[in-house]
Amino acid sequence: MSYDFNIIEARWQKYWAEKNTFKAENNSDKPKYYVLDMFPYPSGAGLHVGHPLGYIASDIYARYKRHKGFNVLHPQGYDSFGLPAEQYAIQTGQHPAITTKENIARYREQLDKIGFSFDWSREVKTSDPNFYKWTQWIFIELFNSWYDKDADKARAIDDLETVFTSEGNAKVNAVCDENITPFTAGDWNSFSSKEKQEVLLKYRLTYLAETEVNWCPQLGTVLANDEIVNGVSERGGYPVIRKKMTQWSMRISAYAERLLQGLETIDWTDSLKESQRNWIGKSVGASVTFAINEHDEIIEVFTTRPDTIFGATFMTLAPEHELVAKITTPEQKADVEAYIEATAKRSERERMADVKTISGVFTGAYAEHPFTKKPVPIWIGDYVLAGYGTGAVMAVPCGDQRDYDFAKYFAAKPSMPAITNIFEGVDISEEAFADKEKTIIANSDFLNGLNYKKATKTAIYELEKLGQGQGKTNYRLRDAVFSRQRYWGEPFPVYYVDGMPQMIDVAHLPLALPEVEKYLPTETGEPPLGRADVWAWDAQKNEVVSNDKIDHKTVFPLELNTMPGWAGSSWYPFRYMDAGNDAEFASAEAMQYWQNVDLYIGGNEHATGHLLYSRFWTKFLKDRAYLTVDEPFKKLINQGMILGTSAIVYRISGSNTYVSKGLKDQYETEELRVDVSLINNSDELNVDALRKWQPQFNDADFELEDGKYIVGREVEKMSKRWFNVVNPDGICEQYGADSLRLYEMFLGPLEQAKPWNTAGITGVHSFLKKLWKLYHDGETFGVTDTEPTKNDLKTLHKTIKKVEEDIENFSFNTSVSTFMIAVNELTAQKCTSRAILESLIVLISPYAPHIAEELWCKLGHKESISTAAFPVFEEKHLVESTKQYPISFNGKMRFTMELSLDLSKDEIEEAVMAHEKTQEQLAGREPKKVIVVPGKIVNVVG
RNA sequence: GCUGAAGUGGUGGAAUUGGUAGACACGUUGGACUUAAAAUCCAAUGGCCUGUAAGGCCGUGCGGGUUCAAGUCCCGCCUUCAGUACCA
Repeated sequence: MSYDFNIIEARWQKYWAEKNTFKAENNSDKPKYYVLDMFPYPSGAGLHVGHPLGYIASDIYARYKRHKGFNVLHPQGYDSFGLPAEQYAIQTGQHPAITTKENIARYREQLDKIGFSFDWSREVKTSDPNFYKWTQWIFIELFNSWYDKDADKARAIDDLETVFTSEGNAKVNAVCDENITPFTAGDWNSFSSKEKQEVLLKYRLTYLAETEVNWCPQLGTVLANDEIVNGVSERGGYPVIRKKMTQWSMRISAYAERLLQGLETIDWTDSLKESQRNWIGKSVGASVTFAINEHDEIIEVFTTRPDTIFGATFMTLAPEHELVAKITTPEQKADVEAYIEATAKRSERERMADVKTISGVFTGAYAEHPFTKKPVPIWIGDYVLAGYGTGAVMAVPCGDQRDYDFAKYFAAKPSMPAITNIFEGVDISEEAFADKEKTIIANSDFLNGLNYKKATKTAIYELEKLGQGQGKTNYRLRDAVFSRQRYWGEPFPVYYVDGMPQMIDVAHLPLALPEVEKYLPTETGEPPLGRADVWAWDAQKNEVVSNDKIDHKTVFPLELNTMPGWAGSSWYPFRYMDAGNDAEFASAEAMQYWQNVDLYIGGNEHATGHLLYSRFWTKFLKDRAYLTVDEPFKKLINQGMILGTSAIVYRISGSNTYVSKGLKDQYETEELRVDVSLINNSDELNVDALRKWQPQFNDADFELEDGKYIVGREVEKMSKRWFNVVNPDGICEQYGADSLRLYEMFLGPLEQAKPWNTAGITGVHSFLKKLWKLYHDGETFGVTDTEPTKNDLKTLHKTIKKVEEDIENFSFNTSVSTFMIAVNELTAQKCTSRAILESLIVLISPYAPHIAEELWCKLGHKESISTAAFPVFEEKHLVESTKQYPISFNGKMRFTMELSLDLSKDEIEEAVMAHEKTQEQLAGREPKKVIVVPGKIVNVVG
């Protein structure tokens, strides 16, 4: 009876689906365990072999935890809003919902073939109105909240209104807009409704603001910072420019400190935590204000080095700084304007690429040093960024290399003072001295002789006395822009009365996407929803009505933007806990039971996007008492990317002749990538197949070496455009899903990037065949009730121990080897014992579930193997009466001695010395001592 | 520049965390079975030295060090990959 994996796999996949084998219950006597994959975006290209890597790993873990007696939640769904479906809609006119539905069907079919133990009854799709209803609901909750710094949490906006009504905003300590004007209770009560709304909007956790955004003209939308790579859009690689627009923003900055602190409580890799720390970018220092001579204005700067304030010889403002125009003197006006114009012309990208060139110009104005009262010239320079801190710095050339370079560059100008050295015993003739730890301040009045720490404290104290500064912590993390000028996203549950945003009552959600004729922006530049005929809100009937009914009395215009891709993915883990719930995003009981995700597996491209935003929303929902957990993902593992191995042919320039790799250096050639399926395992190209593959190769000539055409290989990201995509379906057909699962794990450590190479799959495939043979005696099932031998038990328990350790450490690659060794040993030992083989197949079942179910069934079990308990490791089967001890002299001579295990340290020493060979080896030497490490190693020092 | 990860045979990768480096697999070579191929099975496979065997020497990016003992620990370099960047 041969191993017919196609029949076996189809049988058990059908069985699991029909019996709902992996359906998780929301209550159980068993302990809970929640294993989650980052849900995929269902793209038109389908799955390639890289996608399932993480899913296989999490599936192994989920199946293992079930064997270990846990109630496991292991769901899957789709992040189904997004750009590709919309772009496809723009090109073809097909509604993105249809595209998405087709893609999801294809994904599901591919996923099912790999035999995952997903609980599909909990499937979610972010583009499903029953799902995005709750995304809209969370948006409304954010709108109805403000951040109370005193309580250090988000609170209901109603609380804030109550405070305003009774005492104004003087005592309110909130995270809000910078430019809030103080008002009393009396002021508040006399405000018009619109004025009140305007004030409240500045406090809300999601707010409308005129913000400078990253606008991508080609994509016709704004992008978040993490959607831009090297100054161009992550998707498509189009240029991005800065533009002012009124947009919804999320006040994630309110959570900066908690997002930072929370990292200490979760089990993520150091590199990922570090990325988030950098992104949040906390820096502790002081804010200092400088008075400007002959002006009423003041300049506020942020510095991490208030201790160096006596070294501040000039100030630099960003060219975009609002004071530049006001303070520039008439003599300098022409220079300054020319400079600003020149910097504005340079794109963000050019500015980033070119950090070496120093440029700047003097404004003609002077500020007053807070302590020395000396005039400090004010310059502008593009090394100061408008977007960070206050867009102005006090320049301390002796302590900061950029200030130093700037000062040196302009040293010849009379308006650039000489560099003052405020460090004791330090030479600054070549470069600035930035080492805080070694700093002793000099030349600085009351700070002389102090170290960095003390000087900082003293400087802040003195600044506070003057009313010109205070300690301040600055974060790089900016509020997140939440509007997209797109069709295929969640509509905002927002309509506008007199220009002020109003939330649609929760009872009338979801606000579903309207139909549009085209998916492009309107001729007037409005987002695609501007094309919808039925897109107005009747506030009396609480329903969507036709645009021509807008009367601004009872029918109002609806928001035209949609939410960004990260909206739905920021909270979906909680929806799985109670996916069908119509009344709440998930019931309190379900969330109380499942808490948060115990293990989250996905790619590391979401380090600063999805993983930060979902932590933010989780913390917010906890503040408002909808959740009891503070972090969504307790443990996180980033699986490495599986790379493609592209195949390259070499065309002689200007001809249709292709030369084999070994001959290419004799010609001037161009590289062309061809489909990897045309290449065999020894890099040889199937020339006939290539001719058929694309018309351009129909009548091509090929120059061979040794009768073969050898292609060049290049390891790069798997992508349709490189023709290097390998998809799992073919593998499943040829070798089976169990082979695919084992092989993906066998490729190497989970977290490491690695190229796909189908060649090695025969190894794991023949392992499965051997496994099958182990349970069969020729044509019959060969398991017997014979007693296991000592060796059989040893093999089994060795395997249990190793596999258990491997799974707990996520070293799935090494346990595949362990299985191979076990099967080889048991085959050699001619093991047919039921006791052994039954345990073995449970060990293997998380990795290769189909063959495991089949053999389990043949062993006479009626229930799925997933209900079987994981075999218990027993040390006694590994214990031997003797042990081999390697013995070395000065690390040179080596031999092994077999000694009884129960010998004491002294007895071992004696045995070693008495040993004939030892005497031989030691001949002519006087051993000083024998080192015995009990149970481990014996060393003799001669 | 900074941060993080890594560097082991022809290849992917093991190595109980300081204890016989190269498990397991691919590939290669030889053999068995076949008319043949595929499949399967067996054997060899880090390099070098000695006619063979026995044996020896060298070997974990490079150079030092600690230790009876280093792929593993310490110091100094080199290289690769990933993230990030004028953050005051």
